[in-house]
Amino acid sequence: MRELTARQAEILDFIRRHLREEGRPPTRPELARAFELGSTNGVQKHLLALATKGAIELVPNAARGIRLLEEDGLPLVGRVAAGSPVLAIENVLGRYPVDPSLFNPRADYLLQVRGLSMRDEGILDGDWLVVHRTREARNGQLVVARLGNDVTVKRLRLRGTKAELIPANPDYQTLHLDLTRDALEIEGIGVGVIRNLMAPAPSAGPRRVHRL
Amino acid sequence: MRELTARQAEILDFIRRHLREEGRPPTRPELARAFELGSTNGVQKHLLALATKGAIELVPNAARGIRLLEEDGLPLVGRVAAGSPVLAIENVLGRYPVDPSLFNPRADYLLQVRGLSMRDEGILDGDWLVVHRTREARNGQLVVARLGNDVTVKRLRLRGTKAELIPANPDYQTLHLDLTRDALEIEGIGVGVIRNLMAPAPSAGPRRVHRL
DNA sequence: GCGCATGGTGAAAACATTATCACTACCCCT
DNA sequence: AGGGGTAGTGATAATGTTTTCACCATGCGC
Repeated sequence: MRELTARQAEILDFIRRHLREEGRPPTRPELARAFELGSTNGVQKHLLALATKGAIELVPNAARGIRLLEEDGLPLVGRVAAGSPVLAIENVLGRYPVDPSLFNPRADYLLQVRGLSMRDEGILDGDWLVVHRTREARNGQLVVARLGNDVTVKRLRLRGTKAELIPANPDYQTLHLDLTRDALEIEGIGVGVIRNLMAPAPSAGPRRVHRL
Repeated sequence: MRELTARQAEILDFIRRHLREEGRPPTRPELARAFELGSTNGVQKHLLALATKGAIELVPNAARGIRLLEEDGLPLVGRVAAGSPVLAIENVLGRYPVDPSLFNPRADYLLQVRGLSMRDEGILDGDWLVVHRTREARNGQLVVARLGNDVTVKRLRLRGTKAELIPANPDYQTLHLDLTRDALEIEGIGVGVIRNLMAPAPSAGPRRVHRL
């Protein structure tokens, strides 16, 4: 999908909103009114531009025949390949119909959690961590952090120039960072957890986490 | 919403499907074709019936002006009042946009979990248990069970005529039932868990579950 | 046997909507 | 200086869609 102009993005946004609030796409006259255009042809041109750029599909001879071509659902990110951006295509296992507005701040993607480092906060192997994408995190938040080539989920503690990444499992080590020397790259903050109880855990058998 | 006839339910279902698959409501001719009716007026009558029964709203003079009036989202059930059905209105805290098809079998409602009886399976106080409504459960499944006037979440173990409801926390007791004498009423099985990390736990403070 | 809701056909008028033509203007790039 | 994408107005033909008319048939309760 080629880059949209500011005007085109405005119009696409209006179509999205109309669809959500009215339950049907807008007509060309409705769009013209909304943008105070005197001619429906101005709208038609924009729609054709949006269609050739792949943002929408125009159904011929059908009233309100505007279809959004956006991928829906949030991407589920699996193991993050070394050095690649979290949302790189090779890391995305699929898209799932999770409503971003169910969480606060808004959910941007899902991260499949590996290991039991957050077990005592009820985040288990295979769980989906719901992540809000941001570069900044506050003291005490659950963060998705990049350490070298790896991505980990831990709780963040900030004390002046020092930072700690604290697991919720005594079997795992707290990571101590000196922000004057080490780079702490935040990929996002955890805003929720989703677990599918009937999907078998990736390892094997029913996932029963017995206390040791 | 008054009861629908079989024919009306069929048509409502088609509208739902058309909306999901095409992204816009059907027109009357489209409905007539789908049901092999020779006249759009047959459709119009059905739509008027659906509208007076409160299933849809008809927007006058608008192409495809059919709006579904169904409540969307799954109901979140809070504390279950003694003796009342789980989904009774007084137990429902609200509706949330959770896609039922994200879970398997299909999700029917959300149950706000109280207490830490399933802590070691990563189900914490305040978590939403995603429940599939059924009266039958198999050995080993996580069940929502009614015991007298209370509703609890436990893992079910069936051994012949005996049944056990097993918590995942050594501080709680396993319930032993004799199916020849005690009634075991299953309200549903747990198919998923959803946790909102940024909503403060109902009790107080950040929900950190320290091991004892 | 009557009224009433349901489930239809057939047709036509009125209106909503799409599609296309001609023309203008601005900006950016080569 | 010219070509191409963007952003418009104005108008009209063709088609899609809603709405309403008249009429018929069945099943149900009373």
